[in-house]
Amino acid sequence: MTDQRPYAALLAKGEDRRQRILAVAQRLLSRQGSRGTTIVQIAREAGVTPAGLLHHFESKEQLLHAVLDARDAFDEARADRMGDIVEELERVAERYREAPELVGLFSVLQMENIEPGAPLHDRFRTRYWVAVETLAEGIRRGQRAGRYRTDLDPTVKSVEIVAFITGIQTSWLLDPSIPLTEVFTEYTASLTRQLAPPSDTP
Amino acid sequence: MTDQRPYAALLAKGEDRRQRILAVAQRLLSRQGSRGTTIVQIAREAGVTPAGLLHHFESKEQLLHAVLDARDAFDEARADRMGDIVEELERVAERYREAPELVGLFSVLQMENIEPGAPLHDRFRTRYWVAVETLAEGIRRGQRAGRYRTDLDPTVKSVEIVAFITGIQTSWLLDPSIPLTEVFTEYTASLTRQLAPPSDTP
DNA sequence: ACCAACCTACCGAACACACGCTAGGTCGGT
DNA sequence: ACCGACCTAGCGTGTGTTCGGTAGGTTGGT
Repeated sequence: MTDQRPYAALLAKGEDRRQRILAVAQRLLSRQGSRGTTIVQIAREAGVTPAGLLHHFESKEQLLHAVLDARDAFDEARADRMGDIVEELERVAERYREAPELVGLFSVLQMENIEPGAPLHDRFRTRYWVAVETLAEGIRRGQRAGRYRTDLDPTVKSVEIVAFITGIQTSWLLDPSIPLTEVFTEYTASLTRQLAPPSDTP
Repeated sequence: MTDQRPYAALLAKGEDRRQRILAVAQRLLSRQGSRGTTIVQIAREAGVTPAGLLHHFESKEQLLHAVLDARDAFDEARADRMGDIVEELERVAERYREAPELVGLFSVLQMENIEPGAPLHDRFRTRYWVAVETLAEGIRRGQRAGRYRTDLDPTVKSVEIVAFITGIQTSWLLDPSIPLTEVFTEYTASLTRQLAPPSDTP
């Protein structure tokens, strides 16, 4: 467990501070966006000066990428053990309340980078299609297994589902008092009805 | 038709320029948001200097409100003659392509004002609930008329629909090549199936 | 055990720049 | 003469970033 690199203790301390900055940055960025958050603000809440922050991240944009990379890694780790998409969808609502500070990050930053040519535009666009394709593949799997009906386009349905999730996130961020669980159960229930093969209608 | 006010021609010219600024501002704001758009940029594209712009709008924030007011008035005029909500929903997709520059405005600015305490937070939150309530009232009307089944909560369903519209807007802004019409027809079709009373299943 | 060389973490001060906005003025129509 | 439309010039502030420096832990040689 002991680190054998040179200057191990020093580097460990730096890494610790680095993680703290990352955490603060994530929290602030997910509410105020990139343009609404200053390096000064992040540095202050992390207990460092702006110059100290830039010792760990060479620029604001690079810090932004680092935050997104951390989240991407976190999500990927969970995406591997994905089961039935409908069951998965039902669990999304829980995660909102368990970790509210994680929720807005992508939605907020994505909105700031809608314009083609925006610094993170391409990153978010490919991320979007990865999400859609992952979902579509889940549907196709269900279709091949005979659990889902085959007369609907997986991609089209996936675009719809991603849109719903994005939208409900925005709504919830704007006003956390919306009936989140009810809406989710309603939607997943209607999804199940649509996906179920027409054979079993007693 | 002729204006009898004093300085009529002058005022008309000013009003003209004012409208042009408003149009440019709307276009830019709907892609880059408020923080991503400077009055210098708006002024330049409208053919005025920043000072000239501030002659018509006393501050950047006031210009923002003016843009939003204009759009609100436009939307209200259309909301009055609203018919069946499903039919209405089908027409949304057309409007995206007819007037793409109108689309992102609210979504983008809303995202910038998610944080409670943001300058336009309250405005967007009440606007959100107005949208939900309008939709819910449309559902209730259909229920009373016997066209819709009565065993689903109008508010819950409305929150879902608003989420879908918000999300599909975001998706379309990020990548206009998504199968917009297909997704819309799919969703509205599934809505009709859900709303239809269980009597007619031949 | 000691020491010089080295490295990492971090700060204080300053820089260049862009932003929103103001003050004062010019021009032309009424 | 008056008024509205507009411009030029500039001010104050906040931003991201750079530069030079300090403190102190770490290393390898003697």
